[in-house]
Amino acid sequence: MKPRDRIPAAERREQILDAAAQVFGELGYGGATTDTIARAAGISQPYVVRLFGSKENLIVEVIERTCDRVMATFREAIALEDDPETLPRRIGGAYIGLVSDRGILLTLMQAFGAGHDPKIGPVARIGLMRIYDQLREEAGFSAEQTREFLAQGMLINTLIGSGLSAQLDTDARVAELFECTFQDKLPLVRAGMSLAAR
Amino acid sequence: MKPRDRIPAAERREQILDAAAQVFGELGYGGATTDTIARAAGISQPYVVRLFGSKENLIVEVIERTCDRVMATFREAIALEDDPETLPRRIGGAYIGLVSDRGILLTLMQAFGAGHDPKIGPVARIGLMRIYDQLREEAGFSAEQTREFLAQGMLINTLIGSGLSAQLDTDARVAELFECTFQDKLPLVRAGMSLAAR
DNA sequence: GGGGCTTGTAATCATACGATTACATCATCC
DNA sequence: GGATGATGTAATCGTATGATTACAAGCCCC
Repeated sequence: MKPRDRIPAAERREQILDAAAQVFGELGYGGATTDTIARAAGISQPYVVRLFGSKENLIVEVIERTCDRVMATFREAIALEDDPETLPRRIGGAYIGLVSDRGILLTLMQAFGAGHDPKIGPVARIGLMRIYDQLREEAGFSAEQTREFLAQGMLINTLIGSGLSAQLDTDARVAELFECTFQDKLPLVRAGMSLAAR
Repeated sequence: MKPRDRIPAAERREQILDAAAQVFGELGYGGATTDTIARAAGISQPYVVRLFGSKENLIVEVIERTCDRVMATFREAIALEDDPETLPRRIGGAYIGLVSDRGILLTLMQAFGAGHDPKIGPVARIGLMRIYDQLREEAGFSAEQTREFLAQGMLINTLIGSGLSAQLDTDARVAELFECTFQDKLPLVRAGMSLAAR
């Protein structure tokens, strides 16, 4: 037995939540195991279960935290912008910036795909509508602007989640789709891609 | 033992593929079990495994068939349309028409979210790009039109997959988002909703 | 310096699930 | 009419996995 450095539980929870976002994003709720998450966080499997009670509780917290982070990112972009004309592009760029943390977008995608689950579904729905509200009210988007924005976000999630970015340099159609979708933010995607290849 | 009516294997495979699309769509790859699929198809679990070799093979076939169906639907819409002006709306309407079979859209979503998987990922990517090609070439969409169309499709998948449609009549914000997204096709969503409530 | 709280692991359990095997039933051909 | 192949199930196996338990080791306060 080699007990790791002892760390306050609150901090350890944060580490686990970070690791879990990655793992849930990659493997989905069913595919991810508490042991995989534990290894990614550098601790033992039972400790993960003890700190969160259950795998289900864990992903609920992961989803809530993910939504919080997305909203915080948007809030920043809204705050430092005063021209309502360019605000959509600014917030969109902020969202694309989140690809650098693969876990965030992929976790969102998995969450929305688990709408059937009695525990996960409600959390995902509340998170999505909280983001919708923020765009409508804080950002001042119209309903149509918000729909357009969310649609673009879901496409981004799909492109990243499907792993197509790996074919960015070998498939011209993929390149076309990505250039059209990410435009000047495309370098961010490439950066996130090489980062994820570890 | 109560052997069901004996049915040719080819036909039984179709039944299983239909059932599997529903179950995989609802529960995801990890959450779905071969037994659940078997029960949905009205047969025993071992027979599912025998007819497809493995759960992994099964979902691969489900994804391929789902993409085929989407493309066939689009092809129909393209064929009976001669005005390139209204073609995007026509194809979009055709896609929304697919919500009546919940399994199709949800399976697509699960497939794209499993891009990491060494077996499922490639199939999902090929399917997505086949659809992209069809829109670009057969439908004659520009890259930008195609991006817009796919984004809208992914939003639709998300809205249906997250289960938000159940709150259509109780949450004004949800109603706003759905009206903006589906417009005159909204009744189709309601119909699909009540259909899924069984 | 020791009692008690916190942080952590090893060992183990119970179960769910995909897969395999062996067997049953029916149709068809000769 | 019985051999053969196709269609199907019951029983079972091996393993992965979430959870539980028991225990170890540091920290802190008095």
